[in-house]
Amino acid sequence: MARKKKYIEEEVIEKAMELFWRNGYETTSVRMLEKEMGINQFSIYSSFGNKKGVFIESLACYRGKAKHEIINKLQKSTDGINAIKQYFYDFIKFSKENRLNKGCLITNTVNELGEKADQEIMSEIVNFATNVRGLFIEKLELNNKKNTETIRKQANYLMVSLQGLSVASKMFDQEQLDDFIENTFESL
Amino acid sequence: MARKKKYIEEEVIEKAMELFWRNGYETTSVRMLEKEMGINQFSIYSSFGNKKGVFIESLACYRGKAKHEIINKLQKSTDGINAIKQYFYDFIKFSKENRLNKGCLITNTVNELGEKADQEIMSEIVNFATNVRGLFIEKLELNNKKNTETIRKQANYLMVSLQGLSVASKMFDQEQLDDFIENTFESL
DNA sequence: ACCTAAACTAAGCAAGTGCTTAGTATTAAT
DNA sequence: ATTAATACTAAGCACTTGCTTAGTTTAGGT
Repeated sequence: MARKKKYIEEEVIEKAMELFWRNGYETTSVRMLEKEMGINQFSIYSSFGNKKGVFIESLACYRGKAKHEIINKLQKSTDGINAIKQYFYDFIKFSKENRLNKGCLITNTVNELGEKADQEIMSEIVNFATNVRGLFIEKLELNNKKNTETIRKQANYLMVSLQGLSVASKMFDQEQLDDFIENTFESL
Repeated sequence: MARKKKYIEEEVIEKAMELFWRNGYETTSVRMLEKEMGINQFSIYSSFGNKKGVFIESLACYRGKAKHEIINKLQKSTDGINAIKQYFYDFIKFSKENRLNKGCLITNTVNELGEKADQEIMSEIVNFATNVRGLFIEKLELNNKKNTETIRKQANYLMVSLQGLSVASKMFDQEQLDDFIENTFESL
């Protein structure tokens, strides 16, 4: 009865996500999204409601991409703390695009919107962070008989460290990042 | 011969800085600056040239404020690594405004503008970072006979950690931040 | 072939962006 | 009191913002 869409929502969202990842939320305009996604504003609004809708889908897309490219590997590994360390190195590669580090989209968003972030956005962020922290805890439990309290603290430590790595990767060179990662895991 | 200014540039810049600190660069409009600084756009442009000019002066103002409120204390301290640890705790207080953590203006800027930041802005950032790293090195040298290479690595480690703290302070609670700081200094 | 529901195009909306400028007020030296 | 240099006010510039809408095209069920 009705005409078919000329685009696949998952495909155009991936392109939107890349744009948000490079530019941030506020600095990315709907006109830029139009060009990058290759569809008209009408299509954007009819598929995703508004700019925030596009962003929320982009966050979900980022979660999927991160899961596929680096998180699944962490999940599968039985190498304990070393698996987490490897995840840190994997993250740097993951966030790099032609020698430009884009950081982590989630961290970028926290830093840009902070506590004034909309509730739906916030829930995506918390969702993502909880997932990663859970895996860190899982891997920390593999190594030795640390008590739950120590593991909890170390997981918090690693979460903050990862955010530092995200920001720092935008300015620091590889050597400095290596220094950071090596030192981070020295005490664990 | 000529009329006097009704405002003091240092005073209005401090207000601009607070706004940029809360909102970021791009999201802060000249109209918002007008209101916050309490002067007309004409005055803003005649005193600082353009929006970027206001921002650069704001960065300098931030540097001064940070120096006065937390960096000088670090500089004076002879407590080695503990002085740096105290600096981390001081930073959290420094960045807090009515229970809202604004992070570090420098880190916020790096995260927002990344490598595409204008050269003058970049130079303020590098200037600031170099200063802090220098102090970290100074304090690390106090403690024990570490070789230069180790100290350099540890300074890099601390610089990235501090950026993590800046971002994380926007979302994490005090307990998690404490876990992070305590763990950070455990290996040093 | 006709109809209808949805997808498209492109123009347009009010409001906001960084910045400028014409006109007026204030200062201090003459 | 006149002059000239600067500071101020407020209106306005062209452009961009997120979003809408009128008009057209495309699809499948009848």
